[in-house]
Amino acid sequence: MIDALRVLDGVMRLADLVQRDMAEPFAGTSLTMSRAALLWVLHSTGPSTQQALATALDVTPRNITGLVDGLEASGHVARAPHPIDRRATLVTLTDLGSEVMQQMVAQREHMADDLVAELTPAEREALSAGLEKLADRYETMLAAREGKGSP
Amino acid sequence: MIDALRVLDGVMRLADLVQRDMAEPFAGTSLTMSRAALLWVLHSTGPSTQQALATALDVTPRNITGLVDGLEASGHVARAPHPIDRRATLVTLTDLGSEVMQQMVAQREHMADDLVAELTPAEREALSAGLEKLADRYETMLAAREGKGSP
DNA sequence: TATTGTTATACTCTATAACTATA
DNA sequence: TATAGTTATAGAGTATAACAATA
Repeated sequence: MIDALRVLDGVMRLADLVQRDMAEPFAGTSLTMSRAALLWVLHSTGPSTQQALATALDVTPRNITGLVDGLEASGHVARAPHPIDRRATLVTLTDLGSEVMQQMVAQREHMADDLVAELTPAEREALSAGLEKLADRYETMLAAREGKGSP
Repeated sequence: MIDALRVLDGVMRLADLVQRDMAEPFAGTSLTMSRAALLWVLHSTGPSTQQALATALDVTPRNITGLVDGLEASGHVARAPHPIDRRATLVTLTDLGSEVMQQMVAQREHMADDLVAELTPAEREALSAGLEKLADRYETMLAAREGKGSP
């Protein structure tokens, strides 16, 4: 099944490129990939408790404390008291944080256009569908493994 | 260009899955992703100097020192004197290291088969070709950015 | 003089465990 | 009693800079 390995190689190579692509833009900035991921969640879902962030990013609450500390120091987010639960804190994007996120969204769109610039509409359609199928299958496999590995 | 974003989303999602897929199997082991990546280079290219490893993995020589220290302690690799250059050390896979790599290769093949199990040969072909095109394009974009960003 | 690997130092991400304040 | 966040502690990955041995 040489076919299969060729597909997997393509996926791996692409995954590697994506990773390097996402790490680079922040070089020199105070933004790291983990912190940018947190900003992305805030941008997508709005002000969130640290618990919610921990769940969304699949890390421990302690880890969120550190990330929010960093982002607060750099002025990208602010901590506010939760309106009804005095144990919790609401993390919100500051103006700077919102600006940065808008830039990231724009850059992402630009990147997406660039990426498929040389593909015909039919090719894009086929690729989109194929990627989706592959990701669905992959997700199923990972879920099955988790259920088996650590029940 | 909603098309473009759909393709990029598929790529991102897949990249994320790959990352989680690669991180999980080592949980509980002394093998981490970075160390496994080093083993992979050794398996692919044979005994290497630490300089060569640093270049292959795109990290600093200092970083390699740490990774090799860990892998030496866990018995996966061994340091040997370089036959002609007495400054350098040759890092080689031990028997244990080779065994682990053979398991990883087998597991990877199995995974690849699973991943494309529900695709027709034509779909596989289309997907392989599309992924390759996308990765090539991506690589070109990253190279262009590097040339412009930090000359 | 240039290269190979190491020690020294520092920062980020990550985790577990114990603790405080609130529900 | 359970939950939200923090302090304490620890390990891995990563980087820069200075240094020793060798080329």
